[in-house]
Amino acid sequence: MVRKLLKEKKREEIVKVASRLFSERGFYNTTIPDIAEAVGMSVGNFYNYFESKEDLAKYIMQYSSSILGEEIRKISQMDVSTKEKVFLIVRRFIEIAQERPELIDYFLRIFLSNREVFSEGCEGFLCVGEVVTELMLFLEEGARKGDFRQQDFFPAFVTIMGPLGGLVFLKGEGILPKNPIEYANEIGENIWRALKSDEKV
Amino acid sequence: MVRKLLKEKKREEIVKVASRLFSERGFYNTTIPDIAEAVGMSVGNFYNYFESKEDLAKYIMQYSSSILGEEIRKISQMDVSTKEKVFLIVRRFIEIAQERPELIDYFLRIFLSNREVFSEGCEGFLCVGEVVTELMLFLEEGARKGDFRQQDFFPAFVTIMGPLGGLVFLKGEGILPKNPIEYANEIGENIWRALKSDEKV
Amino acid sequence: MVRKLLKEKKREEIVKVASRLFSERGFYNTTIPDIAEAVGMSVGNFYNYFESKEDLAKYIMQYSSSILGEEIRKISQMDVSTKEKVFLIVRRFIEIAQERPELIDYFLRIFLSNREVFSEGCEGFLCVGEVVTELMLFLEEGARKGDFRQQDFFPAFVTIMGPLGGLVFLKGEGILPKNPIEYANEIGENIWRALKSDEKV
Amino acid sequence: MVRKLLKEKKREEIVKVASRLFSERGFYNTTIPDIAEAVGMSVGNFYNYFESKEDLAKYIMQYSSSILGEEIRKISQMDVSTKEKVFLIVRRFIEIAQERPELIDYFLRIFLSNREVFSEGCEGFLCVGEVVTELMLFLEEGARKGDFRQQDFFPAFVTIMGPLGGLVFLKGEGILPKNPIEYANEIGENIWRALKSDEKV
DNA sequence: TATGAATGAGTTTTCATTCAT
DNA sequence: GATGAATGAAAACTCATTCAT
Repeated sequence: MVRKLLKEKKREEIVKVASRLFSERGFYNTTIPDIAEAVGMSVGNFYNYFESKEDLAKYIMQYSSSILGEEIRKISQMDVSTKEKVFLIVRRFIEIAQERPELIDYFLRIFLSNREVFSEGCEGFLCVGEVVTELMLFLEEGARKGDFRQQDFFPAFVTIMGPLGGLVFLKGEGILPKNPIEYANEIGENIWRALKSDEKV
Repeated sequence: MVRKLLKEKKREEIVKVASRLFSERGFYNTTIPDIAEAVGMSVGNFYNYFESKEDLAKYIMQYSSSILGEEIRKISQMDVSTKEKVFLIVRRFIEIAQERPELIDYFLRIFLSNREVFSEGCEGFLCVGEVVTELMLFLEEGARKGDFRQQDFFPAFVTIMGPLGGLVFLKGEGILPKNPIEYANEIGENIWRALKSDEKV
Repeated sequence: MVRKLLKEKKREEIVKVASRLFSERGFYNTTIPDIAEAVGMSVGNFYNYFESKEDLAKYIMQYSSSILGEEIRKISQMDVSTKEKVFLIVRRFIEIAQERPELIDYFLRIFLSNREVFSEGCEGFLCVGEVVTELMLFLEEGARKGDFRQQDFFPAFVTIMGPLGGLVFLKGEGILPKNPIEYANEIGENIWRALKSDEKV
Repeated sequence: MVRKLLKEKKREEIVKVASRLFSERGFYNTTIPDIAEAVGMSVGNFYNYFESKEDLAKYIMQYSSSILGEEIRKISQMDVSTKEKVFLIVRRFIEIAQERPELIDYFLRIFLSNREVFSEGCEGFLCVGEVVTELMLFLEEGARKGDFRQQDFFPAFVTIMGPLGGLVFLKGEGILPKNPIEYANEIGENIWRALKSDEKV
């Protein structure tokens, strides 16, 4: 019992350290010894927790996705207007990118660009399922209420996630002149205008 | 003279093959022998054309960016409405992603995710300078004409490039149910609505 | 007392499982965790019963040899003709190879081919002493009685054990078209003819 | 042209060194760096000649088998009596075991005992095909001439190869009191008596 | 006795780059 | 310019053994 829990704790620790290293240096420039050292464990012991480097990468992806998905769901279920929710999602996404940059950066850097790592058992959307699911529900509800124009899921999806990902990317590049959160309102406004139905303000 | 030209031709050939391989397999999963073989030259000879693998990667990045920038500039200078231009840019971007997928995929996969490769001499925006410059000019002109709302460059930039990058990503994942070009209008509409000033239709 | 016995029981259990695994997968492809798991004990506990992997290997060798030696002795002491004994030994050897394949396979695969494992304390014939001793006695008695031609021990030894080992090897390769026991008579006949003195039939 | 030949020469060199090391130390106790160093080349370069350690092992097996098969064929085609041929094969086998011990030892130690290495593409008899084929032809011809008793191939095969393998094994164990060749006649006699038809002397 | 997490040296294999030809 | 064999550092992963509990 206790052992199981301890093992789970250790896994989380590895995940935290590794997602940071991966998003800082890239997947292929982070070695298992790097991770082990940063966690303070031996290389061999690492393999008691994850079967392989790929296994770890997939686990992190799903872990990140479930956290992000959870955040979106929380907002989605609030008792506020759809417009308000759009702004909240944008703001929350940017906050997380600052509080736990590895979560989002990992997605951008590792998942987006090292797809070969995720083949088999965690391809494409499977890996980020929770984020997608929650956004889909949010978009559908907004459309049902008449707040969003009727449109295909995919254009709407990229209209939300694209600008957010882009902003985080620019943040990572270190070229944003202001604190990212200061762009939250403008981006929220853009996304809302992009999706809202014509009657809405 | 002639030699210079021949050398340039060979470089282009390498660039074409390499950008395809890089975007198919990822930067770290494409070896110099792979590239040399695909081009039909020897490994040693490759190094007569590019100093290193990184050197090649940077060159490709700038090459792609100059082509994309050129396409944006062409549209930007057309004698059509700003709204029309937004739709044209979206459409052209998606077309290029289909005609020469390596150009866009390379950007998404290699640049976005393997930033460590591009440090020194080609950091961040430097590498994609032309696309950024052209979009900046386009946005400024649109705002000056009163077609776009006044806003910071960066939110506007990600509002255009984010959805486009996102769509290409989804295309790469093979999960789009329709041909990407069929989403062009919806995405163009979203972007236009996101950016246009209130008087515009 | 009781403790000693329990310990011996557990050792036998380990020996049984390990000899099977070793002969199935080879010495170097069988890990201590593999053995421990198959026995249903922990890795650490394994080391309460055997000092090392090599220690275990040597123990198994001697264990197998003592069982085989015992079988030969039984036959050797029967009240039947020398010719009959040759046929019985052949038959018994093949039977054991079928009933307890690990015993013989272990000898063929592990001892024959991983001699380096057995250096120090169990070299060569020391390890298989009992089989050798019993065969030596059997051959001497046969010669004394005038049933076998007079000859050096070693040629005679390999003339008996060689074909038997060869047959088991072929069985392990899965290429024998018939059940091994069906070759017993032919092989017995060959061995008997090879060794018998000229007066015998 | 020349390059191809040089490459083949180097492969042979590797094969010679590696088969010696393998048969001295065992397959799993010989590392690629060991082999590379003994050949006088770098580790990386080794992989320009063989795809993997297994690949090398299989190659050596077939190489050895073709040499042994060739020797058997030479004797098989001589214009001497079948009895004489049996004695010549025994003698030649023992000679080779002394002149080029790695050839035979390799078979005994590596092939016999590390079968897992040879799975896929070189299983069992496939790998030693030439020896088997030549012996089969020899046995058939002898039976046709009426020199050998009629019997199944497999018992006859192990009756020849078993004692020979056994002798080499004992030689490797360092326990033979005499030079192996001195046992040639006795073993030849045993094998001949084992197989010959009753009319023969 | 029993457990299994922890260790770390050791293994195979890869690959950017060089350089003699 | 062109070739491809050669280099060697570095990577992922393994596993016998130990030891705190």
